[in-house]
Amino acid sequence: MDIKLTRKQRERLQREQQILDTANQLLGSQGYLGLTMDKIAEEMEYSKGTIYQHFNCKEEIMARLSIRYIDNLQELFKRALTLAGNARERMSAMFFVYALFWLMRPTDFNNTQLLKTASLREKLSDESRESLSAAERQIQEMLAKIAYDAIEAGDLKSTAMSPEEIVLGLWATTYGGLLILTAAPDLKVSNPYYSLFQTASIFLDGLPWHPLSTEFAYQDVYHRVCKELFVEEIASLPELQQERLKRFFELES
Amino acid sequence: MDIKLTRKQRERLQREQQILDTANQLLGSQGYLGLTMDKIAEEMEYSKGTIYQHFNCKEEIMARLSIRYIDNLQELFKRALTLAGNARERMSAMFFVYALFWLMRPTDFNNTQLLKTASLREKLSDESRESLSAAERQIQEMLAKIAYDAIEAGDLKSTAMSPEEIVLGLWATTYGGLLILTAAPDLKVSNPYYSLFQTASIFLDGLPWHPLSTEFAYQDVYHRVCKELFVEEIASLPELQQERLKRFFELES
DNA sequence: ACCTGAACACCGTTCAAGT
DNA sequence: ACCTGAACACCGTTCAAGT
Repeated sequence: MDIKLTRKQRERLQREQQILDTANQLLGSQGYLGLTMDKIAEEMEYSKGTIYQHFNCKEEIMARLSIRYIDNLQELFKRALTLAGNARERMSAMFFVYALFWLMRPTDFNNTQLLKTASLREKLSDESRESLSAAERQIQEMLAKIAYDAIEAGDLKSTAMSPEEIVLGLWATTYGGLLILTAAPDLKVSNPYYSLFQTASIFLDGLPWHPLSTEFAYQDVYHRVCKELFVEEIASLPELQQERLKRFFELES
Repeated sequence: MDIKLTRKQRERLQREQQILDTANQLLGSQGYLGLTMDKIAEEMEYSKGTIYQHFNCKEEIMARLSIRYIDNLQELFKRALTLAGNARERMSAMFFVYALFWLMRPTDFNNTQLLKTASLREKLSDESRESLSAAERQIQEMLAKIAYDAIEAGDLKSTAMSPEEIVLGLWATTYGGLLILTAAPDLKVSNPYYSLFQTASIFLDGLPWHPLSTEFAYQDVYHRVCKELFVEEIASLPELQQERLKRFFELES
């Protein structure tokens, strides 16, 4: 894959990255409504026209950022896949990764959320839309693989729902839950985030996906994921977010 | 509550409604990015300044529309509450209502989705934000009541999750699922919408909330809700949407 | 061939001037 | 007291003119 690039081409790619970084920074500090082509251009000390040679519109920049985000999430998922244990433990580890990544990259999460709305999505090229859903489809397939492993191991019967459907259900629960809770954090629930992951877990019990949560201490897998796989990521989280993560999964120590 | 209003006050209220109706229509035909103060003013044959006497910004208009939408949803939920049957049947009826309403008011669903994003939400007054989450909290409490009924009837033990937590989980699953599916309708699942409601149902089995889906034909409750409570609403749905609704719940006839 | 920045057609928002 | 519409400070997007 190491095609020889001309200096011009390298410079072009580099500037593209610079646009993305600048936009991401702006998105973080000023939000979607604060992201403007003017500000990107000014920050980079280029003219607006130059930015339009890389991206057709503001939303295309956001789409590229979102794809980068989803790809990075996939990498973390992939790492969690190496964890020893039964299939359901590995699936539980995925919840943890999802929550961790949400805390790590709040701006990108918001950005991705915005791109799911019809109005912004309409502005994207067919190509960008396709890349976006392809990135998510890859994750779905990767996670579905875990459920296939469970079927093979005899822990799960494929009667009620297919692996892909199970993944859709889990994803819907955690994604929808995070959205609801960020917008309405005052629901009458003591630890709403924890109850989200419990919903997912009880759903798996209902399938049933063995060993059930009543037969197995899944709490342990969260500890292991913490200590064995994402030490660095967790350490670089702001203090407050570290506390939240622990509370989500009711981790001690 | 019938306070005597002056003609001026009535006219003011009427114009406010007119602004909301015009905005809603614009939102439906042109989406969020197509909704502008100019267009609203032009359509109503008033000046832009007049609109700012009613609403402080564009997002405030959207917030009012969203509250109206959530209130209307609550009315439908309330009607479904009158259905005869056990508590879990009533909760199942709620899924149906949620899906029905999603098909009935796609524009308002999108609008509400947009207002859950941080950037737009920031522009709202504290008051509007509070009204928005109060409306959702009311629904949560109303649905939680069903789970309390189940506990009282001995169908559900309140050990693993509280009624409020159960409602949060169900809501997260259906809401998140609808968002994912509208943005990425090409997932490798034959009937993704149906599998969403199945996820919710299997979660209830996992609790366990009796009678389980393996012991009871919940399919029947969807038919009853259709025929007894929402005949008019379903009839006024476009043909295509009627078909979708049937497919969601795998209804025949 | 690539970059610029002026220009255009809109935005949201404000407010002095009218009725 | 209420409404207007001009004015302002930005937007996204385009493109003729430069280098």
